[in-house]
Amino acid sequence: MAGITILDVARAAGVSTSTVSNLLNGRTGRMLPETRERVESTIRELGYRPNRAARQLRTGKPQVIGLVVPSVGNPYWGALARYLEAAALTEGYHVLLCNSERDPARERQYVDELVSDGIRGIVLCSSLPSLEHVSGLIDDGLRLVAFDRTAQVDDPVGLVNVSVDNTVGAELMGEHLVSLGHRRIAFVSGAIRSVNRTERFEGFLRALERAGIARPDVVTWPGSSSADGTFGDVEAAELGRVAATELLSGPNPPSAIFAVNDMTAIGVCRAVRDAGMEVGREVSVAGFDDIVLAELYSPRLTTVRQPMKEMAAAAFRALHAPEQAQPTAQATSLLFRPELVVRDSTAAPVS
Amino acid sequence: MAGITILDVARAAGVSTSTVSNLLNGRTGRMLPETRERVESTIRELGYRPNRAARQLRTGKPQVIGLVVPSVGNPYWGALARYLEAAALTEGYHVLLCNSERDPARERQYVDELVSDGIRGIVLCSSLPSLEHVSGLIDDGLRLVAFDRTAQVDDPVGLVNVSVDNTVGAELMGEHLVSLGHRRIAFVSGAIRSVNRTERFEGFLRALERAGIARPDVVTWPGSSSADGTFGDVEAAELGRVAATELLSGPNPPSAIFAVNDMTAIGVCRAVRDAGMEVGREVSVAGFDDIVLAELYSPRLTTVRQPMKEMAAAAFRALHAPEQAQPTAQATSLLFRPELVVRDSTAAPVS
DNA sequence: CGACTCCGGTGTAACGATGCACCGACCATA
DNA sequence: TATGGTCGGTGCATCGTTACACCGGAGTCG
Repeated sequence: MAGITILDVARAAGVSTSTVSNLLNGRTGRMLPETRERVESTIRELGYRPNRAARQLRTGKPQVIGLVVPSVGNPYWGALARYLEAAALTEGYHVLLCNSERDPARERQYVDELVSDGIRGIVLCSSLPSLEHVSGLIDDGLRLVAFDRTAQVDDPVGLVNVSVDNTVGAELMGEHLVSLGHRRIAFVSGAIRSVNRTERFEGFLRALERAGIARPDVVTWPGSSSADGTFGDVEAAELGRVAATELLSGPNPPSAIFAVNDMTAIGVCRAVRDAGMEVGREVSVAGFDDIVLAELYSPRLTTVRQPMKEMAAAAFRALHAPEQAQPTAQATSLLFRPELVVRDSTAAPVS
Repeated sequence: MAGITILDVARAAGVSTSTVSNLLNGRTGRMLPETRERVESTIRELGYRPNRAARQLRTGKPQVIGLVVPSVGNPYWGALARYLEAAALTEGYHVLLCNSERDPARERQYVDELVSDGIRGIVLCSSLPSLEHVSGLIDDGLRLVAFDRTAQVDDPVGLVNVSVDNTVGAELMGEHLVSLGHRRIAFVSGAIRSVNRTERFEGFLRALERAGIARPDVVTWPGSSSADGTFGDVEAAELGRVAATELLSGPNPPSAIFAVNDMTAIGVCRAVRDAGMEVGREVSVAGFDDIVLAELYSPRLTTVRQPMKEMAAAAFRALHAPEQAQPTAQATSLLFRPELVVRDSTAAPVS
């Protein structure tokens, strides 16, 4: 089965394997149009499909890209995986899935493994702040896209970052809450170690400053980095719950809470309800990411949408684009415009 | 980079490539222990990793399994993908991800493509009731696991089905609702076309019959099979919402609603709330699957858990297990025991 | 007319790993 | 001393594709 080789095609079409190969690889200028058509129809009739292994062995470049995510069990990464695979498919590429479980060692091992399997393009969703350890691989020709991460000064040359503009997104949300009339707004996050958390926090602060509001409550939580077999999602939600409980029982509780992501926001919602209040009335809650859950949750969550489909497509393009003459000396950053999605979890404060 | 070949190892260790290859493939009995150790340490020192493409070209068997799911954007499939990848990793296998988007044509195309790429093991999460179209491939040696599906009479020989015991799970839930005191219980589902929906419905009915309760309300919905770019999840939730709205506004509304899966249950919850009632008080709502959302939702959803991790591991084992002498003439079915998870969305009916 | 240049191809040596078919040395047996 | 059997390896053809090197014939130019 599936045993039709390029030789079978060549024989059936009365040409050499070289000609078939040339056609397959777009070097079509070297043959008569009629020859070309004859070969093409032979390929179709025989149902020939090139053998990827042989092709890779020869060229060293498999038609596969790697995707390293913390866990596809998390709907955010699941969505990325889905759209990235769709984008890859349009060019005949496949996606190899790797779950790092947020373990830096595993993450590194996956990348090494993929590289030594000959894979030349990887989308890496790293939990590591620094990507220095891959700069050697990039120098050796690996195409590396860091997803959900913006460029840093010490980024390896050649690295492409794909991310939503966290600062703008958080600003949008800050403005939204302010425009509803909120004046005491808290920001809830796990430890602000990662780049995008920092950016979200800063964007948020900027919006408040512009509105002449004093520095808001900020609750961050150390957050255990345990990978205990859960997706980490439940953990994020729990963090939101604990933080919000503390805030609401404090002396001067906020009328709105902006969580660093949707999972945390969901935890916040639970705390609000546990405190006997209604989300979207007594307390407004906002998230970030717009994962599927956000629309399904009750109340439907006001959040900031990341254009996942476009971001995934861009990530693939960056991997697949033809080699460019030395790219900008600095690492590239592809920033996408976030979109405010107002649903039911935010409203004007009760006066 | 990564340019170390088996020849480099052989030269450095002072043996032939055959000996290295023998060692690599477990034919260790053919050499002196000291030779073996020398080669092993050389491999380690040089950081040699066998080239998968070359190995596959020679053996025809890549160290890769294929996973075809409707969409990894759906947390249920995301969880499967995660655990399957973890299981595969333990044996050095990688997972190639394919999203069929519930399109039968795409599903078929993916399988054909994987097969002609030489892949010998596929986990298929088909939306098709019949799997006849793959029986030819199975006869040709493809290992095929159908996930979330129980054996059918016309299944191709050699097919392995992995699924939770839907009947038992639904029975468990039926008993739970009855034991709480519910007497009018509705079952909400999309069109009961698929096998597991039928089984869930039957298990549910059985529990009610045993309790001497008359045939409950059943609401099914045709359900558009559109793949409009959503994950289908939102659609499932919407279905639950519409169905529950109708039930609750009817003449003799149920005190409990059992939805065919968690997504639908979430839609039901929304309808209940929209009707001005509280889930877990006026109306009990139950789901099936225990996706991450179930625990995060508000109220936390009572549901039936599928032991995903074990099921994924079993699926991989079925693909990877050594060829057995002609397996049972009939297709195999691996049924897993579901577990009732009682949370906050179900309670005794208000009297 | 001889030297060039295109055109439309073809021949073939790799790519790296595998595993069957060998092979020489040594030992036991008859 | 001939025969045969292990042991501990090695030699090499092979998998399907690619792309560089080459080639014969026709046309062009001076």
